[in-house]
Amino acid sequence: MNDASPAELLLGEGADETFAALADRTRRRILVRLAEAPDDAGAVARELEVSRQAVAKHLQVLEQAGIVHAAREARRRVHRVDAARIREISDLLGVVARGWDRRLAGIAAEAERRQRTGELPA
Amino acid sequence: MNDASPAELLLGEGADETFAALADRTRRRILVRLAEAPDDAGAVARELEVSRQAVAKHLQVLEQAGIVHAAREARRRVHRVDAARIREISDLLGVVARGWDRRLAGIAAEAERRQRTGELPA
DNA sequence: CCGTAGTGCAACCAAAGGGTTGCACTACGG
DNA sequence: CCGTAGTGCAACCCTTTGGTTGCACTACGG
Repeated sequence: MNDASPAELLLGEGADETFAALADRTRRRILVRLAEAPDDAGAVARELEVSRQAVAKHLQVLEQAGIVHAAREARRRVHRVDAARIREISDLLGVVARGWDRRLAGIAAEAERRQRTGELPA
Repeated sequence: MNDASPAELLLGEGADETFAALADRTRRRILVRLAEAPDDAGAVARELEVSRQAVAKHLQVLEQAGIVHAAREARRRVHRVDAARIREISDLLGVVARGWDRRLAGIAAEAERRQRTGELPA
């Protein structure tokens, strides 16, 4: 599905938002909590013992990165994790790793060739 | 290989270092550059147009997270990307996504059951 | 044996970011 | 129709951190 280069994947448009969103521990705690059950900011805040506003900010970041989505229900905003998005990120890194595996394999082969021929590295 | 729960994987010991390391754009640029060819801090710095010290700091972070490794060669410290580690992170997120997929499937099934029976959600 | 190209450490700066409190607004539900 | 439980801003604080400059140290290589 995704045949872009590692460089593009890691440096491309949304990469910053994505990785930054995952970088914060509290944000990941919120993620875990929402995975157990979708809920509104206040409820999450009470359970994690952080202020409602802090949670709201984090949810904004996660939403911006497409990792959670919110839907109004009466006067609440209910947030749910987008598991597909998580899988997407996983795949992205998979591509990166595979790309580098190939490159490293090439380098190893080259080194081995030099070993045999006695040629000196650059 | 890895059957830990999503929560453990995202909140466990090394998670902070790992995700934080990947969160910075300059750090990812360094990663891409090192994937092209292992090199010392100075060389990378010149190419990316950042100070050598800045690169050194970033390399320290990446090393701490186990994403790059350094080896002395003469008076240089040559850094190389650990592709296996990247793959590990990818797998980790894969487990998280799968775990949540299962859970979400369960929730969906439950919702659908309630639809059929006309039962009200909690 | 000296210049040079690498390293490591430290101080410092400015921006970003995670957290808080406070307040005004909205809409159910008794 | 009022209390209450949710929301959305905004201001503010403090710590983190990405970046810089500066300097002392080390070890090749002509």
